[in-house]
Amino acid sequence: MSNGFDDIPFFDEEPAPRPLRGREPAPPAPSGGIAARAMAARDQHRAPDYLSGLNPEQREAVETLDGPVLVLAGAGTGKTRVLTTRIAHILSTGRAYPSQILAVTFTNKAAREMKERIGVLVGAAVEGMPWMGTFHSIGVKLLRRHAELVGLKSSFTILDTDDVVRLIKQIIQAEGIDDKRWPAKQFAQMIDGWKNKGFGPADIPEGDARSFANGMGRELYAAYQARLMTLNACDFGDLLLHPIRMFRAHPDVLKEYHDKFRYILVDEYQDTNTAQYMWLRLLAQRPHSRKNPSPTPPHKGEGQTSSRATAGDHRGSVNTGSGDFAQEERQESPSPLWGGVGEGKPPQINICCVGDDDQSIYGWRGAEVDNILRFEKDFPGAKVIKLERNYRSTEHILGAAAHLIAHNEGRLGKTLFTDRTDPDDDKVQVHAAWDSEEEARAVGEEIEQLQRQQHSLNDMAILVRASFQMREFEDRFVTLGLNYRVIGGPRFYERLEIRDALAYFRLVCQPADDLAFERIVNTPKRGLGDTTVRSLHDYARGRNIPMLAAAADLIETDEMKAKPRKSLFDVVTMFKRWQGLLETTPHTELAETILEESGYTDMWKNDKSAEAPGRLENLKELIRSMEAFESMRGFLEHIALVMDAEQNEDLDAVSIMTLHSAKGLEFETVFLPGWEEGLFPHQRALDEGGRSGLEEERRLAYVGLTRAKRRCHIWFVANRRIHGLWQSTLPSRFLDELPVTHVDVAETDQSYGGYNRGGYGQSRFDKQEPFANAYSTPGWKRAQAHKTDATRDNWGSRSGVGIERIGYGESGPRARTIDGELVAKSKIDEPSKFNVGDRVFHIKFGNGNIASIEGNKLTIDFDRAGQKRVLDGFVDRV
DNA sequence: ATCTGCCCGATTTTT
DNA sequence: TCGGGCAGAT
Repeated sequence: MSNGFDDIPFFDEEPAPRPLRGREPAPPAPSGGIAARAMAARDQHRAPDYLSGLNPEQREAVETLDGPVLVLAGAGTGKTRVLTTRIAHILSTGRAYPSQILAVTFTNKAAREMKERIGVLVGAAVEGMPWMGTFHSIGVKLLRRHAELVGLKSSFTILDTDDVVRLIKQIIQAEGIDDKRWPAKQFAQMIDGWKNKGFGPADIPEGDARSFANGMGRELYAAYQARLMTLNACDFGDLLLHPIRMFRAHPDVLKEYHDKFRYILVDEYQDTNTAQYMWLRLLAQRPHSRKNPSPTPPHKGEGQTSSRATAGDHRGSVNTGSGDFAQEERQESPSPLWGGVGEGKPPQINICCVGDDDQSIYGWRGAEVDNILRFEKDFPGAKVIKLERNYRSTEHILGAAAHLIAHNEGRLGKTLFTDRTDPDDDKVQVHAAWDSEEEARAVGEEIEQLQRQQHSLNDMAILVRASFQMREFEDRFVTLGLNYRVIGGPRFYERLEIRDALAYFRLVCQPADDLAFERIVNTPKRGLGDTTVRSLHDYARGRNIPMLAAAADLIETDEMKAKPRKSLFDVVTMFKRWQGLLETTPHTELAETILEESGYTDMWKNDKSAEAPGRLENLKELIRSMEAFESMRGFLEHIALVMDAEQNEDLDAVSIMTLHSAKGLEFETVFLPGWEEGLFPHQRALDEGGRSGLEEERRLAYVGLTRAKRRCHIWFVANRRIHGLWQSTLPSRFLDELPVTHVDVAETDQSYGGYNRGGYGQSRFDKQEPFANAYSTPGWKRAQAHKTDATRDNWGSRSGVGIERIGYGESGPRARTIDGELVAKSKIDEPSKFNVGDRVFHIKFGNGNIASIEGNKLTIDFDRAGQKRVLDGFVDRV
C-alpha cells in the first residue's frame, strides 16, 4: 500500500491505543454514557477555554458533533473560528485522533490559515492532522497511495493548465483537426467543465460531444485521457476523479477510509462542484448499516468487514461507465446511500459543512450552489445552524448588504445583524464620477484624505469587477506616489524562466514527463529544432515510450544527422547524470547544478534584454524557496498545487484586487468602483447566465459590501472606455437595490457627474424601498442644484439621442432599452455641430479650443486641463 | 531562428 | 484600443 512516497505510513498513523469514545458501544449522543454525562456536567460548570467567547449559535455549531451539520455562516460571523474550534473540540474530547479528521478547504491559503488557527488552540496536535488540506492536495495524497489502482504510478506528475493546453493541442493536431478552428484552449475548458461534473469520456452528454470538432469531442477527450496515462500524469480534475473512480471500483479501499475518517469538515461548501460533491459523498457514506438496517452506533462497526459499498456505487466508473451517473445520483435525493425509507435509523455521518449560499460566486467554474441548498435532503436529519451575528461591519454596511442580497431568489435566507451601533458610523457612500479617470482620481484623493487622518493604507482596498479596471488606479497611484499592491496578478510560477527551470526538475524526477521534455529540449538553443523533436515524438509515440527514452534510443542509431545527434546525446547524458545525483545530492544543490550544466543560467546571462537580470534573480529565488522542502519531489508536489508567491507584507499599501479574490478578506475601508450596467453586473454574466447569472453578480456585490468593516464607497461613472471605445453607461441596477436608510449619495467637491434618473429611478426589482428615494435627500438636492445646463443636457433626456444598449458587441435579445434616457452614445457618422477651433466651455475642464473632431468626440485643448477627449454634448460654445 | 505584421478577442480563477 | 499569438518572410 505504501509506496515510499509518503513518509507517514498509512497503518501506523494511529497513535498507541487509548480508549476512544467512538469505539465504545455507547450511544452517539452525549446524553448517554457515563463519560458523556460527566463531560456534560463538567461543561456546565467549567466549559473549556476555547468555548468561552463563542455566541450560542457558534457554540452549538462547535458542540453538535454527532450527525450531519450544516453551518450557514454569513460574512463576518466567525466561520473560521467555528471550524477551528470544532476541530479543537473533537480532539480535546477524545472523539478522534488528529489523523481521523478529514478537513477540506478550497484554497491553500484557507488550509494554511486553518492550520495556523488550530495550532493556536491545540498546539502540536495539529501536526498530526495529515488529512487537512485542499480537495486537490488530499486527492493527491490518496492517489499517491493507491495510484496503481487507477493505472498510474505513484510518481505521477501533475500538469498545470499550460501543459494541458499544449498537450491537447498536440492531440488535436495528431487527429488532423484544424487547431485554428477548434482551439485547444477552448477544448481544455470543456474538459475541465466535464471533469467538474464528474464526467469521464463515456459520460459526457451527446450534445457536448458533438459540439466540438464535428463530433470528435468524445474521442478527443478519450485520447487525452489515454495520453495522460502514458505520460503518467494527471490534470487537476483527475486529482478528484481518479479517487472517485478508485473508491467506486475498490470498496475495500473505501472502507478503510470510512473507518478512518470519523469527522469530516468542509469549508466553503457553497463552492463545491459536482465532482467534489461525489467525492465527499463517497467518503461520508456509511454503507455498513444498509446491510444491517438496525440502528447502529456510528463507530461500532469496526468489525463489520463484510460490508461493502452499495450496488448503486458501482455504476459507471468515471472513465469507463456509461450514462450520466452524476445526474442519476442527483435525482435520488434523499439517496438510499444515506439510509433510505423504511430502513430504520439512518447511519450516522459526522460531516460538518460550512458555507454561505449568499457568497457563492464561482458558478462559472463549476461550483453548484445547489449542493448547499440541498444539504438537508442529502443528509436527512441534518442540523442546520445559522450564524447571523456579524462581528465585522457597521449596521449601515450590513443593512445595505442585506437589502441588496434580499433581491435574490433561491437562497436559504439569512440576515446579518450586529448590535454595535454607532451614530458616528458613515452610511455607505455612493459617488458618481464623470469617467473612469475621474473615478480613480477621486478615490485617490479619498485615500490620501484618510491617510492624513492616520489611517493605514493596509486597511484600504479597491475591489473591482474586472481586472482591466485596475490599470487606471495603478496609473493614478503611481502619479500620486501612493503605495499599492495588486493581489492576484500574474504569478511567480507562471513566469517563463520559472516554468523552464521547473521543466528541468520535473524531467529529472519524472523521465516520462514528455511535456517537460519538449519544453526544454531546445532551451537553451541546442540546434534541436522542430524536425528533430517531431521525429523523436513520432518514434516515442510509435513505441509508446517517453521521449527522453526515445532520445536515448535514437542516439544509438544513424537515424539522425551528426549535429542534432551530438546535441541530443549531450541532453540524454546530462539527464542521466542528474537522475543519478537525485538521491545523493541535496536538492537545492542539484537544482543549481542542473541550471548551470544545462546552460540555462548562461542563456540569461548572455541575454542583454532588460528582463534578463530579473529572470536570473527569480531563478535564485526559486532555488531559495526550495530550501524549505525535503526533496526535489516534495518541492515539485508543492509547486504543482500551491502556486502562489508571498506578498510583501511589510509595505503599507492599498490593496487592489478583483471582487473574486477579495472573498474572505476584510478591510476598514473598501472602495467599490465601476458599478455600472454592463460592467457590474457584467454583460456576459447576464447574457450567458440569465437570471442565475444576475444573481451570482448580485452575490458578488454582496461579497464586496461585506468586506468593509467601517467605510464603504461605491462609485459609478458616466463614461467608460470599453475595448477602446467610449461608451456611456448606466448606473448599476444594484444601486437601486440599496436601502435608502443606509446609503448616502455623496457629494464630492470634485466636478462630479450628476445623474438624473428620470423614469429609470423606478427600480425594476425593488418593491419596498427604492433607492431612487435617495434622490430626494438633502444631499442629492444640493447636488442637483449645482448642476449646470451643460450637464443636464447630457445626463438628462432633453437632447434625447437615447441609448439603446450598453456593454459590448452586438445587441442581443437581452439588450435593454431605456426610452429617451441618457445620451452621448458615440456616433461617428453624424456631423458635429462644432467646428475645429471653436472656443468652448466644459463643466469640468473649463474653457478650451477644439483641436479636432471625430463624430461626436471632440479633442479639446483646454486652457488649464490640457488636451482631453470629450463628447460634444458636454461642452457649450462660449 | 528571429522579426514583422495581421488578426482576433476582450470577466471572474483555484487547483 | 491594444496586446498576444501565430504565420510568413528574411
